[in-house]
Amino acid sequence: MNSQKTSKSGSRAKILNAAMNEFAELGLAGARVDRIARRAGVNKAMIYYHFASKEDLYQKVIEGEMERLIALFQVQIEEVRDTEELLLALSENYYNLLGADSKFGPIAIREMASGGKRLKAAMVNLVAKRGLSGKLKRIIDQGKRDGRYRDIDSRQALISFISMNLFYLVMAPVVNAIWEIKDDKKFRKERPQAVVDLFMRGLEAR
Amino acid sequence: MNSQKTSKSGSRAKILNAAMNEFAELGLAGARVDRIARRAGVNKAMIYYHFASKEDLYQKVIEGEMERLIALFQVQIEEVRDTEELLLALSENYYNLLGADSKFGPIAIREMASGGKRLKAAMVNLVAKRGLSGKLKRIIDQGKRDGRYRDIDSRQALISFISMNLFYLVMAPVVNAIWEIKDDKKFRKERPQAVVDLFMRGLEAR
DNA sequence: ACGTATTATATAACCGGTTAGTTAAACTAA
DNA sequence: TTAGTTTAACTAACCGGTTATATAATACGT
Repeated sequence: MNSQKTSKSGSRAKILNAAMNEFAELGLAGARVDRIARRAGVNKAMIYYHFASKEDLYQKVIEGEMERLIALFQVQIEEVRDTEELLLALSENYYNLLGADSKFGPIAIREMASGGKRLKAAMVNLVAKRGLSGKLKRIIDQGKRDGRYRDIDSRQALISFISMNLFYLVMAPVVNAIWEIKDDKKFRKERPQAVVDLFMRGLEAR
Repeated sequence: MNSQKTSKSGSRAKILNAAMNEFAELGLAGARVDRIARRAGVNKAMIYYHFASKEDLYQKVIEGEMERLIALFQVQIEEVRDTEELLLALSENYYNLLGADSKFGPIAIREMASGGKRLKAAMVNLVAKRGLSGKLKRIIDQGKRDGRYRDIDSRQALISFISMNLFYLVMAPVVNAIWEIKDDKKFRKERPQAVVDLFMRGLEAR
């Protein structure tokens, strides 16, 4: 399916990279094609040589990054191990892959604000069909059957877990200001453990 | 401070309302002043009569809605009652005020993606200085001292609580697709209880 | 009450910079 | 040659903001 990923001088890759930065900073509507060209060190016409339109370029950026991230999570999730350890590894992955200087974070967030159609399409293909989402759910359901976990809706629980991980990444600036979190580096580093801790305790039967 | 909120024919209010819809759907960069005017049923120059610029209009929309929402939450949070009951009421408020057809949700999300400077400024004034954020933290800290709650970082816990409530509102379309949630109305209605349940259990000492 | 000045509200037409997208010609390596 | 790349110059539409002008409401001196 994906054919021409490399042009002779790598201009396509340079464009994709510059575009990701531009879209991350300014969104689809705020991004300027001329500026993407300048950032890529490429003539603007090159963008229309490699991509059909600004919108097309935008979609290609999303697809590419999504594929990359999901592949990374898949590696994590497929290693069999203790549940708590797995959750902690996933939680830390969220922060490593989407925190701070991630370019994809802002893009994904804006997509959500616009209804999330593009992300949804990519997600359903990449996540659901690879069984990524199911695997976590099965772990929780198994724990329920074993009597280790309470009888809760495992989808609600899973969404709570993902929420706790991702939301702070998004809200960090506001949250830090409100609760006067000065050393957010430390706070961020402690967060995966805090999340897994609260989650596991909330899940477990007494 | 707030003077001229009503023009005789209400054109200012009509503009603010139309602008909120436009900004919610398309963001600041994607919004078109001409279209806001058309949606408000008003001549474009009227927008520049009431507001200094598109950017100024955007800020006024945010400030107005923020004030409204925070006032509503303050009423909730100041009623003294059982902690679990309070959390449940807050959780339900999130869904009522920011779910589904809320226009402010998408605006706030996009703000976050752009660094959150505008929201941060408004938040710090409206939330922190009214002591809203502190009140919840104090409740948890008190519980810790009483030995009812575990010795956890109350800020981490609070952020987790807010995360669980707000994130699904944002991610609903994608999440529903991945976990094949067909009746998201029901799922959404059950969410506050699921969130409070997981949170309280995760908090409590054994 | 009355005429008039002042202010608030409203509109149509316009302006100039910006922006996505195009074109035609040129370069380059096999 | 020739197919894939690259460029400068171009264009048509768009868009935030302005201007000139008109009308309705209010204030005010008499």
